[in-house]
Amino acid sequence: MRDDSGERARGPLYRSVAADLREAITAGDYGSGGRLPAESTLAERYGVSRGTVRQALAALRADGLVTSRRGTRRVVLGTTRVQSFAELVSFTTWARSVGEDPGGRVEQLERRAADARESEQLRLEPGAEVVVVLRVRTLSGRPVMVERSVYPVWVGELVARIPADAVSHTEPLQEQGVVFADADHTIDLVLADADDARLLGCRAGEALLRERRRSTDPVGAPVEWSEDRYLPGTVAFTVHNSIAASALSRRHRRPH
Amino acid sequence: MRDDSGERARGPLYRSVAADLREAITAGDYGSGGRLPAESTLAERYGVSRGTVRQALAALRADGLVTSRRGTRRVVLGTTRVQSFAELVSFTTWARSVGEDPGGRVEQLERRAADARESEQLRLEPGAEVVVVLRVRTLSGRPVMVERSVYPVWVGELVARIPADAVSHTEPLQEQGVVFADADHTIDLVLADADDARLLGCRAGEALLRERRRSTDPVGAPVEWSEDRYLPGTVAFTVHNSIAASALSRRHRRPH
DNA sequence: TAGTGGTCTAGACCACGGG
DNA sequence: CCGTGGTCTAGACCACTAC
Repeated sequence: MRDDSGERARGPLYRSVAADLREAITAGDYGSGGRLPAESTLAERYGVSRGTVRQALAALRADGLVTSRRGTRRVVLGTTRVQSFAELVSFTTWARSVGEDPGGRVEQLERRAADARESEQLRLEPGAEVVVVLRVRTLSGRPVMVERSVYPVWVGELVARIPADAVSHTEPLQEQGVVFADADHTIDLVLADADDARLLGCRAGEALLRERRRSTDPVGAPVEWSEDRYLPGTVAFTVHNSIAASALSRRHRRPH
Repeated sequence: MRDDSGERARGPLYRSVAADLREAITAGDYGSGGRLPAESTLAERYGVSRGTVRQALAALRADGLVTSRRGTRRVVLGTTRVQSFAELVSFTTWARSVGEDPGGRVEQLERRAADARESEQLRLEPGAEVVVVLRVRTLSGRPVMVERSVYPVWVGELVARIPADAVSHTEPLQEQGVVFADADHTIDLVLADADDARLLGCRAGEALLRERRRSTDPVGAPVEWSEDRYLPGTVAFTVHNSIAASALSRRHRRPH
């Protein structure tokens, strides 16, 4: 109902419905383990068709908020807030969303020919130029992560114009039309090298949590390939998946 | 077209369409970076409505195989095989799918009252009984992971009947009607304790990659809460997410 | 058996991309 | 401008759950 009376007019209808339901769920209106109203009931309540309600519910399902099973009403799984794509790709957006004060400083920026791995990840011809950025990320001034990002030159030129102590790189990039639409992440463990140790204030050889990420724009063109190394105990990565839609997988590494 | 002529008749129509498209994509029919036919074209080709085609394409989108953008045809992102939900929850299924020889041995199995954290994770009343299993997992006889699983008794009783050296626990459980439908994973880093060191053959205090996982059945009832600790260099976790459907998130840990 | 979600259809209009 | 995917509707039938 909050649809015609509410201010949440912009954008698709099903998003408004999803947002409203999400709010109700996280507010505990249905309780954890409780049942949602039937699709037909919701359709009537919001004054939309059942298809639109289903589209909204599919979003909640993908976020792991509700189950769905033929024959019974949907069950509320959890009441946890789920992070958005933006919060995931951008350290800055994420940090702010958890009430932390993010910072960053570019330690090194160079333009050079891509090595084999880089050109493969960014889908460039071998030897094409890339811009490589080494950056420390902080929370409340405390270093927590070292970020090594590689960009194709058309993105890298934009990055190079950003002040070295800018909090966010993603935001100015987006303002200039660089759109992050998809990302592949690989999470594992790595030992700190001399740079890591110096920048993070830990010992060389200490274990760090590593996230490697390749982001692509809506056309599928890679816009960034980044390797982030976190101090232990500062972050954990969480994933939800279901028999309906899975995104996570293990990857094997052969010894040596 | 392979629809009416094919043998892939069982199940929803859109799955057949998705499977066929997936096959064509991984076979390279459209090339990496190529364009898919328009939805209307596919609808005509398969003799289904546009809605059904969209349902199939949504599945490919969720798997990170194709992009989609208003105004242009869908772009093929990658031709990589995507792992199934089963491969994700089950070490055994995963290991086999990458051509490794999985093994396992139960080191300890006890039935006792749940502590606070356990009863919360499994949504049991405080003090309810649980079954706790400590197990080493191997690849080709080499220990790579220590698994600490906590089950509600109704599942734990089934687990207790499985031979100590059984390769898989998930498979017998599924045969007896325990269904894993959803899972939440948290990935971070932890230091090996004395048990880990003994069972994995590493030093105590060495960093391990930790995956904590809570699995629920289709009704949303928790069936397992497990903490897996991997030797460094044996696995990496990969996640795909997009602006359309995200499942991964960071989680912050306040110092101390 | 009644209610529910899962699937499928046939049509409509719109917003965006690219020629 | 046209073709494309994004959104939405109204209705239909089925498979399954719970009573």
